[in-house]
Amino acid sequence: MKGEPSTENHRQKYRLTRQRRVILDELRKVHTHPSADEIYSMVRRHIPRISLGTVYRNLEILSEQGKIIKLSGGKQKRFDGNTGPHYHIRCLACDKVVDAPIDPIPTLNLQASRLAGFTITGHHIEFTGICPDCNT
Amino acid sequence: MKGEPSTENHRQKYRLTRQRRVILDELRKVHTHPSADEIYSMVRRHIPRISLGTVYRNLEILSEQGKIIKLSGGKQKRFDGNTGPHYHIRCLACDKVVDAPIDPIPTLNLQASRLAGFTITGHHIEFTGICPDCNT
DNA sequence: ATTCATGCAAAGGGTTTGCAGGAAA
DNA sequence: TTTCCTGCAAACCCTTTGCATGAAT
Repeated sequence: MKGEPSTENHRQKYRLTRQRRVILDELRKVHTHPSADEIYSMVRRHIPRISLGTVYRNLEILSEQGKIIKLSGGKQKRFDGNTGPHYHIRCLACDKVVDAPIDPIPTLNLQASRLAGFTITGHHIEFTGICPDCNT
Repeated sequence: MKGEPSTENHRQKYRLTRQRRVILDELRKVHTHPSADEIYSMVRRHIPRISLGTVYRNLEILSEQGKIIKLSGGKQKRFDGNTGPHYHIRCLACDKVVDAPIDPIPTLNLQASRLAGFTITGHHIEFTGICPDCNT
């Protein structure tokens, strides 16, 4: 995961393969924040011979390109095709992730950078709770 | 077949072993949000024959008891002996975690629960950025 | 033709677990 | 004595990677 340091036009680094395109398409049409193996299943309906390694490699590349978001909450990573600013709620019982119904708070980054010494590039809020399905 | 008085105190479930006590003590005296293997090193200075498995088991129990917080950001989990409400900043370059210098926002949980259907139990904010050490 | 990506399978690495002996209560 | 805990090591599981082949440009 290295950047391109030069000022010239960077060579084309990424190709648009069928595998990469289908992975991105599938991710964009669901709102379920699937894990890599769930994406593997989804994509295999279109490309039965795709390998799990290819799925992982493409998820890495797509998130490097900023086309998807990688969520590192539980034991498996989850992925989100919605790259607009928004927050999440995670169910403590079943690990499901849904979008949180609150507006982004753009002022937070500035506040955090004030005395931290860090260069702040972003933030994410994750709520925890119990989802309707688990809330028997 | 002695009767079990249903109103009695439930049996003691957790013992205070030396290993558990030292792990908690070590975690409370640093502000570095160490990973399990870092805690393993810290604790081995006091209990050289402790095993890494014991460290993992106790970290799990302590976080179940609410005595420590488990942070699930990067590829390794990190642990925090400060259970008061506060947020974190994570360095994208070295994965270091420090406390964020902003006040907790207690109203967030209510906002999030309004139309989510979830029972919201808490939230956490993680800022991302580059720490002073990595910001050469 | 060049260079990047794929499929397959094996390796990696953090975390969990089975077991027999040990120690809190 | 009872029940929980420990150390050790193996198992687990998600993820990454090496290699030869295949495909995008």
